[in-house]
Amino acid sequence: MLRTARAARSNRALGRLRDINVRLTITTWNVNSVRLRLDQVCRFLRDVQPDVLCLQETKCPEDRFPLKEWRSLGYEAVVHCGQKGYNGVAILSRFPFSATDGFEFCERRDARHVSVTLGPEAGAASGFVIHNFYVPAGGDVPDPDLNPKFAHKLSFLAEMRAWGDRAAPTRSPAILVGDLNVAPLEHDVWSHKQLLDVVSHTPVETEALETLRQEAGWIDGARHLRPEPEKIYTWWSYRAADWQLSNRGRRLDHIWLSPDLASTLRAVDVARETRGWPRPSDHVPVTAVLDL
DNA sequence: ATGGTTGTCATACAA
Repeated sequence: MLRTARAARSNRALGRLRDINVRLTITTWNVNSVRLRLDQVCRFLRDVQPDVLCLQETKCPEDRFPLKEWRSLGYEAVVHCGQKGYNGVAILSRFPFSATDGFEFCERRDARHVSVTLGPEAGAASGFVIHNFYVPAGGDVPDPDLNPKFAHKLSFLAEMRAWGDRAAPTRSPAILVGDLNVAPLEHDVWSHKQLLDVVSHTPVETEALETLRQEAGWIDGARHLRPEPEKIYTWWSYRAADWQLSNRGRRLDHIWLSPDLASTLRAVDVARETRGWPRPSDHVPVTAVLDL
């Protein structure tokens, strides 16, 4: 495995010298407990071998994060911002990081953001930034006056907007991924009409997310290649008797690109099959392929 | 209209 990673790096270095394309694949996945889902994550890494894997909801303290398993699969650069029982974001990479950073939102210590800067091995001359977000789910009642969790979600989105003005694709190339817990477009949910009053698809959330994305200049990777009215879902509730049959999904997991990366995007794949694996996460991996 | 499931931690709460 180690040899494979080293060979891949050397091929990419050669690619840069010869001025031919360098392929970068990046995956985002809300795993809903990394320890409970360790087998599934390793299976995915062996099958797909993304260069970078961004995880959300690790629900795992720092000292119990399974570093050895990632290393044995070729992911030697790892950052984990963990929290006991809740939240938690991590980035695993075949390429070294040249920097890591994490922001605090809403004056809480919640582990909901982590970022890294990849070096030139990853294909960009000066390296580029990857932001990994876990936006609060927001509870059940879509009213900030009645539901503090929904108020927290709206505050978090407002802070993301302010943060984006300063930090985002202005320092391009950059990628923002994560479980943003909002399905912004009509065809990001199984029924636009029936979900207008359901947290994740209410107008106040979808407008907030679209506004902050557009203001900061991010490209919605999945919709760049697969525009509406194609339905795209990345999450299916555990509560459905048969998730596949009812297919009441939502697109909550996103990959955003700085504008200079839009023309390099070759594919965005939703690994729906993992939802059918034993003991699945309710979210599935979303992978972007870029030819840099 | 209602309840449906999963995970963590300890039997309530977040998603």
